[in-house]
Amino acid sequence: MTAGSTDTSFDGAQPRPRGGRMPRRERRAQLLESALEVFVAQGYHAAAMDDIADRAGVSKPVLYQHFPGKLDLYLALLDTSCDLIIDNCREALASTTDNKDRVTATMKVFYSYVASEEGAFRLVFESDLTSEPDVRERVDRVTTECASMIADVIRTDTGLPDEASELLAVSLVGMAQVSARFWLAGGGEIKQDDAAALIAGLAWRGIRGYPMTDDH
Amino acid sequence: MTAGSTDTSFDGAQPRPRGGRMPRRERRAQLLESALEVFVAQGYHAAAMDDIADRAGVSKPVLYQHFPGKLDLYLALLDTSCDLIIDNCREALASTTDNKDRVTATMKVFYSYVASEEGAFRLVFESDLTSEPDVRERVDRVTTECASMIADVIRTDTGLPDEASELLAVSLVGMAQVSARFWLAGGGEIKQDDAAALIAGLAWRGIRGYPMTDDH
DNA sequence: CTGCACGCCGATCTTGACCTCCACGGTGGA
DNA sequence: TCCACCGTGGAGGTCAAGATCGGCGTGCAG
Repeated sequence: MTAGSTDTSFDGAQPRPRGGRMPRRERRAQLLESALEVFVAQGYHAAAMDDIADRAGVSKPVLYQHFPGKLDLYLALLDTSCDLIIDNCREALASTTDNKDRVTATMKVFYSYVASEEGAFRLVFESDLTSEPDVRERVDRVTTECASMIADVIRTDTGLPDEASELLAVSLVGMAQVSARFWLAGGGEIKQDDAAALIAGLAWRGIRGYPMTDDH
Repeated sequence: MTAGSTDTSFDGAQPRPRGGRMPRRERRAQLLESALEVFVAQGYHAAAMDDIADRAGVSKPVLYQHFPGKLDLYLALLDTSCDLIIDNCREALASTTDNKDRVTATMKVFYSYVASEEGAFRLVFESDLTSEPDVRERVDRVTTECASMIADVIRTDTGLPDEASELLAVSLVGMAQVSARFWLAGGGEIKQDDAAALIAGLAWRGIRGYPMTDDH
């Protein structure tokens, strides 16, 4: 039992060369990148600060010279990821005025986000720190904000009550989230754009038939 | 700072009277019930074995005389909850041959499950132990199994390829999961049956338009 | 050449949670 | 009424992981 990190039978990522020193700003960026990789691969609890430090090729004190604690580090990454998907969703909704295209564009955005190399979406959709209120608030905010923006469109174009519009919008977001995650886990039997288009079709067929649809 | 249990500013559940002894089978059931309450309220990591024992009105050794460890206890509860929703889903799908009714019945089942007093759905949909493979496997299995049963219906009635059917089915499951959770968090502004019916309508409108629908 | 500042590392402390050992009290039989 | 028995309870061990302190090497100003 030497200094070997937790033998999780994973350890697919060997540490960096542990070479020389580095400007402070650059080191911080590298630490963030390493932390993201470790958190994504192992989750919050299973990820040890030692793992992150090793992954970055530095020792633990250096990590604590850049971030006050584990939670702060996690929240920094989580905020980045949450802001990214919310902004992308907003842009997709604003990219057109045709609702069918809106659905398609938004669905594509979700699939792109989930398929992005870094896997940052796991921090949001598969977080294992939901008992922490700070985390819970941010995770919920992703679904809530996205749904709220979608609900505005639904309410405007259908005249449905607020609560119903919100619930429908949350359903569409849930459809995107869950299907995209399982599409990714499935191993790419369907091309990303085809999958997004398929689910966008499902969503659009579902939502278009509601009262006062004057889209054409 | 005496022996007070973790001051989580929660502690909404006072322990049981700590009274006399009890038949073994009954004690076990009570321990499971107490453990479920604590896990649901605090999550796996934040829940301490002391909390569960206190909640049941017994001391820690008794808890260990009934369950080998914390993880086993959690998995027992998780299995019960997973089996329940999968079985309910299967029954709902088999309850009729009309696909529109199938969608409605299945959606109602999801909402009933989420709305059930015990809150056991949190073990499945909001678990904070997804880094554990045993847990991950069970949680994923809920979505996968439900989706698989739904996909059979879709494939049979539409002639879509397997992968597309699975993805569509997963989308419907995700819609149900996420919308039901946020409906519950919303605080009952919409009645349960109305919410389920609304989302069932969305799902049915979405899915009914696919090729080779010979339902009438 | 020498002193200094800076970033880095090995080794350590502490906390907290899971998991067992010595005393107590109620129960059935002689 | 006395005694053996068994389940209960509080106090403690162990260990992993987050968080930290004295020393080292390098490069530069004087």
